[in-house]
Amino acid sequence: MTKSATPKIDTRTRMIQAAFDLFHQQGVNATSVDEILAKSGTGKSQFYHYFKSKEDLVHAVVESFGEMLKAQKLPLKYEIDSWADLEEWFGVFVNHQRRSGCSRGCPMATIAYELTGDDELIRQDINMICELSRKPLLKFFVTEQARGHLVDGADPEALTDFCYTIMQGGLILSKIQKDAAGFERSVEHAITYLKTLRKVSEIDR
Amino acid sequence: MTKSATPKIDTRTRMIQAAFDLFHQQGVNATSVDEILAKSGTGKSQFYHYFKSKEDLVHAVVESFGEMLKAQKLPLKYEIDSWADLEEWFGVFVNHQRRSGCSRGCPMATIAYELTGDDELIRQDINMICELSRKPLLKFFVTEQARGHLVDGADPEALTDFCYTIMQGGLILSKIQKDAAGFERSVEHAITYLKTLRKVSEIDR
DNA sequence: TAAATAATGTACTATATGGTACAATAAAAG
DNA sequence: CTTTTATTGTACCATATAGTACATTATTTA
Repeated sequence: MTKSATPKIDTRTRMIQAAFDLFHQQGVNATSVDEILAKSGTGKSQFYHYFKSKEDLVHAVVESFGEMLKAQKLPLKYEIDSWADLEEWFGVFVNHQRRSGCSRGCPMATIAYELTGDDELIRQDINMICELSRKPLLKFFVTEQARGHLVDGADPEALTDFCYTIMQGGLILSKIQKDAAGFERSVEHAITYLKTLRKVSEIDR
Repeated sequence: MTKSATPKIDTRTRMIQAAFDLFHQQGVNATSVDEILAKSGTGKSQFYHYFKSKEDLVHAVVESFGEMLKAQKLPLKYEIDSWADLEEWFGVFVNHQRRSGCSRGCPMATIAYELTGDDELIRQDINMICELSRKPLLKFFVTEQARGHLVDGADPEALTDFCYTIMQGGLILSKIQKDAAGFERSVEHAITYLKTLRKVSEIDR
């Protein structure tokens, strides 16, 4: 009976996925619910069955992104156990921009830039996502510090901020420039700097 | 006719200013032309007298921002002649975020995130603005290099990218976090790093 | 099986929005 | 002074869009 070959994705999820893509591509306000319905192959009654409004859907999209992050379903570097891993964490973003023609930025930043000014709830949601994304970085720097691999006075939080800032800035820069070269150069400098924060005894690790 | 004597700002400019503010605050697509008219105290016939469409207005807003930059009418650091000036260049952004409650990000990035994916013309406009903004940075690093004040192999372009990336990333980060602390910490790291790129003989300058 | 609940299809509505038509007035040019 | 040209006011239109109403068909549950 059930076509296990085609596990039917439930309607709600399909709508969220379609919305996510469209939001990421053209923004929230430029995306109509009809467009989302067309892309997800669903109808209006289903939409308002699962979501009480478009705003509610935006919330669901952000929440869903958080779940994806937690479940490590997104093509990101989740485990940073070495400085090489840290480089790879950056590299994933740079390569993604390159492969995708730099036409998009961070999906959450897209929503943040559009809605965060007026909608404090969405801002908090996205801030949560932001913290989730920072977790692997923070964990790495905390661990390195605990192992005595960082120079004295290094603050894991601040280092995490630094990495995240470079990543976010690089995404928007490469989108504006339609070229990931500047992003990559920034990352190279960031990495160079971060490596200077290792304890001397760790440099050859 | 000379405008400098006339205190009355002309209609077109008022519309552009109102649009700029609203776009910056709530985005382009969330701003209706009626809203712009209300804020600028103008009428619809005037709008379509000066602009052929809303899209045309967006273009004018970006262009106007470029003119403001060139005329140094915006509260930014335009002349970077020392490392202290470079710190101030960052500081202006951090302080602005702090004072404004971090409710907004970069006005051009706001437009970029909304429209750049679909509208290549706007992307190019904003990319121009981006280059204008980078000019003081680039000039500084080029000059420093020419004076032999930078370590060998330092690339002014790459350093400019690095600074600009931190600035853009910091703006979005502080907007999402509604707090400029992370932005500031990132900037501190960036400055620390940049100073390591001075020739040893210049460090006490 | 029967009742209740979830899910979906079709048609519709109210309104906001970008844009127009066109006349009227102010200003410049000749 | 007269004729253009630039500017502004009022009224309007077509359409896109978020959201409803309501009937119908699955799917559970009792």
